[in-house]
Amino acid sequence: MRAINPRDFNRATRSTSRQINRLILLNLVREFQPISRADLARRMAVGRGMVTTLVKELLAEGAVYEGALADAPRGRRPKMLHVQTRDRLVAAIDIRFSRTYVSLSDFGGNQIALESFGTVFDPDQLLDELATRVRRLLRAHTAGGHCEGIGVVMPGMVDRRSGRVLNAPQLGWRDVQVESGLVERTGLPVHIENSGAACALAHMWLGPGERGGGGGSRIRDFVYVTVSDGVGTGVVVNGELVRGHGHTAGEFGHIPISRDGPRCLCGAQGCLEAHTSNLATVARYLGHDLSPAVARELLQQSSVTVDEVIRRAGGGDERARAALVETGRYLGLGLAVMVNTLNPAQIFIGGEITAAWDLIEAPIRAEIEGRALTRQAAATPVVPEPGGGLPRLRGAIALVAAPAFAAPQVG
Amino acid sequence: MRAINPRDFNRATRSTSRQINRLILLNLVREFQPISRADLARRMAVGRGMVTTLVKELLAEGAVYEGALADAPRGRRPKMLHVQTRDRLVAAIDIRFSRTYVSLSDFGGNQIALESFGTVFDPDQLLDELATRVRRLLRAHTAGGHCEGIGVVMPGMVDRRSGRVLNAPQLGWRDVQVESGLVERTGLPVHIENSGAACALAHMWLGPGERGGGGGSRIRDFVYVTVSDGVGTGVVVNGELVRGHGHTAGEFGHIPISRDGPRCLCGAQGCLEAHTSNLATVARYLGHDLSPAVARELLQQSSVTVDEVIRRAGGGDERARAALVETGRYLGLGLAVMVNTLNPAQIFIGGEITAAWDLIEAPIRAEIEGRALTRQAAATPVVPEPGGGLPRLRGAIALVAAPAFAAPQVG
DNA sequence: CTTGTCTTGTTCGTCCAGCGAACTAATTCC
DNA sequence: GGAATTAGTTCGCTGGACGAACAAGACAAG
Repeated sequence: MRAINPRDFNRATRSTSRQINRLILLNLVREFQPISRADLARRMAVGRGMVTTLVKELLAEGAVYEGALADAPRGRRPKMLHVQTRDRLVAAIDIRFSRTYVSLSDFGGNQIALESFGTVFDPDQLLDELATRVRRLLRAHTAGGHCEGIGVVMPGMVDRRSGRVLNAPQLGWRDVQVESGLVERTGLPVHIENSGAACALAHMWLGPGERGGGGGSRIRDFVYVTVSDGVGTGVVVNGELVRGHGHTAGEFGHIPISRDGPRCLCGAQGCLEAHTSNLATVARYLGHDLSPAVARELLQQSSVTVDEVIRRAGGGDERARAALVETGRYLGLGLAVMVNTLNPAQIFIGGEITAAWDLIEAPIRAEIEGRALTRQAAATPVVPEPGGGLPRLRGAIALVAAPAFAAPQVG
Repeated sequence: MRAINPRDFNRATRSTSRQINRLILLNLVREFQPISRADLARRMAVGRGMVTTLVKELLAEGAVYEGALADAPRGRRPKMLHVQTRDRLVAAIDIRFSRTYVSLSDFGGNQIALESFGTVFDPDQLLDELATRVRRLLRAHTAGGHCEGIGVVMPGMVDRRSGRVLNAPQLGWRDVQVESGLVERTGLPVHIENSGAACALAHMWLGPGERGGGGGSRIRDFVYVTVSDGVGTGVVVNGELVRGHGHTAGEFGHIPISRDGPRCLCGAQGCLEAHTSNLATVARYLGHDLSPAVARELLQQSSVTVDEVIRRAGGGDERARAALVETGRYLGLGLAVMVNTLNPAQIFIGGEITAAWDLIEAPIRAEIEGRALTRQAAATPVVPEPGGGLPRLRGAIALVAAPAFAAPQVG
């Protein structure tokens, strides 16, 4: 139940109904492709006549295409419809602390090309580099179709409306105009988003895991948690991404887990991130206190990584096992907060730590079950995401592809 | 950006545009009343002809009424329009541990009658009592207009779609059908909701504070926190109430603040509620540990209440002051979680503790500022709500009144 | 008092788009 | 080959947005 803002609303015009129904039709094709006009009419509960005209429009725009005739037990064979994904390209960019990834994909999330390079910290230089690489990729694969836009995923806080990076501590960026900078250099529409939020968007619009094509998740409330150098989260509530008033929502990484815990890079004490990030796990294994100084040192000269800790735990190193279990316990506390405050249908976990799922699952579940308020909440599924497939790049694709399928806002 | 669910969507029909525009018009009248047809046409950017027909329909339904002619510097004097609030009544019910309140109000939130009685814990008996009281109130004030429905606010978890109380520990209720029980007894439409959520709804739809009539809050992201026997929260994100997958969202009262803190009534340790509820404050003042046993004792034989602690603090009792400041500090930790995870535009605080605002404001702000990730988030306004005006009853009214003004969901 | 001007509110013709019925096309079963 | 069945198109009808013309007040200038 949304309130209508009397100072900024969307009135219905003559063509509003058409827009709505065309989008519904497009989404039906996306979900059930290949599908015939007659089936669409049945699913929409309209006459076949209307479907004919709607499809004619979508065909003219290149949003869908007609495939082969399907077999039918009786009667005329239907001509199947598909959404046009191959001809519509997306340049996806994932900027991380160490490396930056650039991929070219189609609207269905299928990767066509992927390259990466060491991240340059000067914004102008980085944007130049990105623009050249995107142009080069497009020239090389321009036969594949037309590029609909660039999706950029950033580690940090992003005001997606103005296209600015508000604060990206890992890169040392503050108030950097990324969107218009890339628009000027490439002439393509640019969408920019925080990485946690983008991973959640990928889930919503492209669905979990690897499979290309089809539809996203039908879950209306979920949280996506990445445990990596930091702890990032993307939150979807009522079927919409939570961005917050100042675009800094979803920072579950910095909720207080203990009042006098280890000091966090953000300056506070006892943050979830300070207890559960890869660095925290490594520090715990090494017996260090996780002070910001230690953290920076670990980041730079990474003699022991989490992957290494997980490997040693698998090899029977009891101290490694204990460190990981402890991380699981604290992570469970953090997830319990999500369960009680947002009551999501599911929680997805990504990051290197998922390789130790057999060790951390039990403590995670125990903490959630000890703190959830209903049996249903206690049973909230926590599912690890396979590390491959680059979920952040998928998020960048979703940034560009989603608007073409999103429900219009009326009222 | 909402995704269209291909298995459950709202198609546009012939009358969809009309529905949308009628609702927008109604909301414009609600916001800017008294307002003329010509003004409405300008605000909606449509011809006056369309406004004429839309208003004719709303007049016929009794949703708006024509008031006096207004003065105009030049030209024909406009006939002003108002939303019909006086003739449309709402029975609002607030069920609490100690007492149950029943009020009769109009659609604008103006109270016509209010009564209360000691809460009966047997569901059937309570529903009988409520039905008789509602019927009696309606007979006495039936001249005022037609009753549009009953809004019920409960301390506990509520599945508003099925109308059941899932779990109300204070009343000892589990899986109780309240809605259909009241519908059978009164023949009126019944809406039921958790009390924290309802307070947030009241803010959204009736606006803060006392004033009747007009519109709600324009804030799209906020949290409403009540600190009382327990700690309840209502969360609004993207302009919509957060209910969660199993209707148990918004339970910030049970986020872990410390891993080895006092035991909470919910069974876990170190919950926000266990640190900051009225009972926790009293127990802290008395030097007790807040075990469930102590809590029950304090609830029943309330020799010292929070109000008393606040009074003594005002009178110079240093231990009382310290206990309240400590409550403020823990409360600040809890609010910091909300700031970092939801990034609300504002946080509203209700409950008895607001009487000690001068003592608790500083520690609350300090904790938030120490943990917020941006300067804007650190400055998130935390505003105490005046205890009077019965915010929960206003929430019950909003439950009934809001659907008449809510934006339709399309796509 | 009349006329002109300006604003409000209504009426009416036009056209877009949903909706149903009739019609054509293609295929299987008898 | 014809009946039955399903897919897809065409066409007339009607609700509703949209714009223009028109009636109803109100004030000011002459």
